[in-house]
Amino acid sequence: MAGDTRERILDVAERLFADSGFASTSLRDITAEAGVNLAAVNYHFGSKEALLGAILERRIRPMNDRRLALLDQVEAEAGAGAAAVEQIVAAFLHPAFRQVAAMGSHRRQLLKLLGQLHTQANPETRKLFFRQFDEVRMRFTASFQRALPDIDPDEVARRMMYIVGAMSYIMMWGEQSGHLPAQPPERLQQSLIDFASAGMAAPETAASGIPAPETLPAGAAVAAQGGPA
Amino acid sequence: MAGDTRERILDVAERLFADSGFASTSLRDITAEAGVNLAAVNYHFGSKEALLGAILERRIRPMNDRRLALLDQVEAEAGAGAAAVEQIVAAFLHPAFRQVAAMGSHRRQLLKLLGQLHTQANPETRKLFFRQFDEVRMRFTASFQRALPDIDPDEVARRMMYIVGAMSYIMMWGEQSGHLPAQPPERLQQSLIDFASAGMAAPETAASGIPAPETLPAGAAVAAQGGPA
DNA sequence: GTATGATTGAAACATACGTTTGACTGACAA
DNA sequence: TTGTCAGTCAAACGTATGTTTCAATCATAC
Repeated sequence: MAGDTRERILDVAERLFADSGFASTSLRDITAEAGVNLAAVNYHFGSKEALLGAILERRIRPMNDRRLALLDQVEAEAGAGAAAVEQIVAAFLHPAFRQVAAMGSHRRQLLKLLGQLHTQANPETRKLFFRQFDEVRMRFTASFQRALPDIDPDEVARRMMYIVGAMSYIMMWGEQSGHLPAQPPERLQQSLIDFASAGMAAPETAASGIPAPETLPAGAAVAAQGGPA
Repeated sequence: MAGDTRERILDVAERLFADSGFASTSLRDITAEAGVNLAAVNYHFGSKEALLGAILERRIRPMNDRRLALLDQVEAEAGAGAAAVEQIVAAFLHPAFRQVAAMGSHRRQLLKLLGQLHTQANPETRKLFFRQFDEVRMRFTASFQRALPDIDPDEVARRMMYIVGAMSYIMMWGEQSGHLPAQPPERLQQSLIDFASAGMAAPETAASGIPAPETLPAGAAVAAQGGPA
């Protein structure tokens, strides 16, 4: 039962943090469910915040390493030319789906935790892991820009973020929030690849074409400015 | 100074909840910054949880009402035929951008709060507001399905969620996390409309085309399965 | 067998939290 | 003037929190 306590804490804390949030989950919740002593967390990790760091390190680093490795492979196969947009998208999405699938019933937890990183956790923990993801994001953005020389590079960078957002959202809430039928992971992954690839390669528009607020029906215009609901 | 205290609490709480999370923000933080007495929150709202509910009600209900009104308008203009995908996308996105823009320097706060709703807040508060959003999502999904009769309706529903995810992410982190140049809101909105419309109308793929995990370079395969980082 | 170092255990610590209380204030009506 | 009532205030309540302490336990090496 050597590293057993440490691993049990990591597993339970990962699930509870993801389900209830970092601040709302107490060390007593974690240690009780893990069947370990309360002091074990501070003994093995130093603090609650450091426990969160260890959880993230365990899951996210391998996923991002894998993303970069796949991107290397895709670009190597493309040789001197630019890689296909779909291949780049797939290299980015596949490790995430693989990670989520590997976590079995845990599922969304990894990404729920990531989402919480933005608002919870102190700035140091936050910066630490976003620096790591920024490297991934920038390498993929550069690869997309090579594949799409006719699109404004800034626009490509924005679209990269749209893809990140779509992926995060579907993984967090795909099964739960929507009335969507459960899908095998490969099918969901292909669906997102289709969507993201088409969006990334979409032609740019300059004009607006957005319905002006003034053209709203009268009732809606009233409701839209914050009545007592 | 009648409703003044109540409004000041709402304004400050909205910002602090969004910045630091619901659980991490204490009523003492809020009341101190708002310059009101600690007991004022429980007097005016009943509880901390109810304060969160009031904040969400104030912002989200008008935005969703506006979305539905714009969709009505777009569908009315289309008459018997199906509305254009881009028009439906715009009807969904425009109220959100408008809301965010109207909040001036607050910006992302509304959507940060929404993101937190998923993990923070008790189930009642959560259900209350997701029921409301579900109506919006289902009406837009139905409209998209009419506009895209050749695409599997479930696939359209999934793509609707991708759009929600892309929108949420860019609004939360567009200026901050990315190295993107600051954009005027209309330009960012048009960018997202381009992306979302193309993704929504993308042709479906059945085959896989995803690089198999086994084809990874050796070093990456090792790193991918959770070494000590 | 015994010393050693890592781990676990029960209990306590100090603090921060959401909420409640009860006195007090000021405006307005009778 | 008196009574009423919504609103504010300082203070306290009970509880839950992360962390620390120090004795007990365990495996291992001598």
